[in-house]
Amino acid sequence: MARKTGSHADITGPRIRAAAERLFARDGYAAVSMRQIAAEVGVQAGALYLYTPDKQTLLFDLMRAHMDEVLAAWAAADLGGAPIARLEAFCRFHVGFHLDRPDAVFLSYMELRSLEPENFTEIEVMRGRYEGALEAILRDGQAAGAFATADTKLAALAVIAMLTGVTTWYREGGRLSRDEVAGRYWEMARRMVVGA
Amino acid sequence: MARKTGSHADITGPRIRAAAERLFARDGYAAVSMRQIAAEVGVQAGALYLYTPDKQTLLFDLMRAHMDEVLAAWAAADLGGAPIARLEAFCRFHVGFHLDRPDAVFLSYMELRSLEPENFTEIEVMRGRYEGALEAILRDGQAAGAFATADTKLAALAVIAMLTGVTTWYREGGRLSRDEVAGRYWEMARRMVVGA
DNA sequence: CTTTGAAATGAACGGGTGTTCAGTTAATCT
DNA sequence: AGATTAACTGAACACCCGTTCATTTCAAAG
Repeated sequence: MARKTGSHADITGPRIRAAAERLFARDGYAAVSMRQIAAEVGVQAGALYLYTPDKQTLLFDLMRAHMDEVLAAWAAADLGGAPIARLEAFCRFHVGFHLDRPDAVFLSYMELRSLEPENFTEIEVMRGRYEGALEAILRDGQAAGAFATADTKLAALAVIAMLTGVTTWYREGGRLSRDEVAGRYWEMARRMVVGA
Repeated sequence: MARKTGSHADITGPRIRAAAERLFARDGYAAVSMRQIAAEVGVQAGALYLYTPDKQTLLFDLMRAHMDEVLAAWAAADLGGAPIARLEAFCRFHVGFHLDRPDAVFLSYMELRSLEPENFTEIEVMRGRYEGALEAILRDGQAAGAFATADTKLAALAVIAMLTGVTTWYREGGRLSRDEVAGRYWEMARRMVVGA
């Protein structure tokens, strides 16, 4: 049977993406079948192919959409100003954004290896742009004498790794609010780059 | 045919584990088939079952062996002394150990979700012991007035996440030697917990 | 030289995989 | 009321999965 009540095309598409994101994040791309995704949405597996050409593209589109969103959101959140203020904004943005979209974030750095080479390269470029945004802040601060990082590139990687780690343990309703968590991470990042 | 020259039992076992570790780390547990592992070793898939009861146990044994090794190696490397000295030792140990065993490390924190609940719990306990070792150092240093971490538990997680991040970018023959990398990470960790 | 048994083969098992497509249903348009 | 067509079904395709097992091979023991 089909078209039970009303047109479903603009509902089913997002539902497929949402189900795929959830399942890919939880069990991994290779461990999730198209039939599982379809079952989650309440359709047969064949129906998925009205919305995506294949499984690989479904994954890639999710990751690209996430990276687009990260880059656009940071561009909007970056108000400029002194390097120290921009760094604080970056840290709070990164932690907050990651806590809001745990599945998309987890997916986008766990499933890089599941991307075919061409798709992998495209996502890596976007990821590089995001890391580059932090690196530029650190470079500016270093030039202005506000920071004391021995190795700017390494510091950028270290700060991002530290901040991203929040996704591995944070659970809603824990002892710390989202803002408290972001604040404490910012404090640690500040110490790292400002120096003693 | 079998037993072409000499006895192979004590050779094939380790070779299977090595191949599985490499392939699981590169492509993920779910994406690697028993036939691929067997092909890498140069045997038929059925032969693997002389060395492991099933695929899940093969993964679990690799992860448990790795965690055993980490815990034993740190126990041997921890010479005690002042908290600041122990923290330096921990940072240098962690980075060095991770650079030496990229596959095992990558596997042990990427494939946690591929473990069946019982196996997962066991690995998590071991991981908790390792994180606890760092946390204890931070607690001691805090009590002695040497550190200034607003949140010891959080600081331990942040330091480990930062240090572990080294595996995502370090490649042999890069611009920094292993000791230089370890030194710079230690410097960043020191700033994080000692305070400005 | 025969016997033994560890080590490995290769075929088979039931079941799951991504993907395709002719056919069916029902909301909308004329 | 009838034609159209978007949305979906359900069966089929060829292939791969983890695992089992009777059988074969051959170094070593008696």
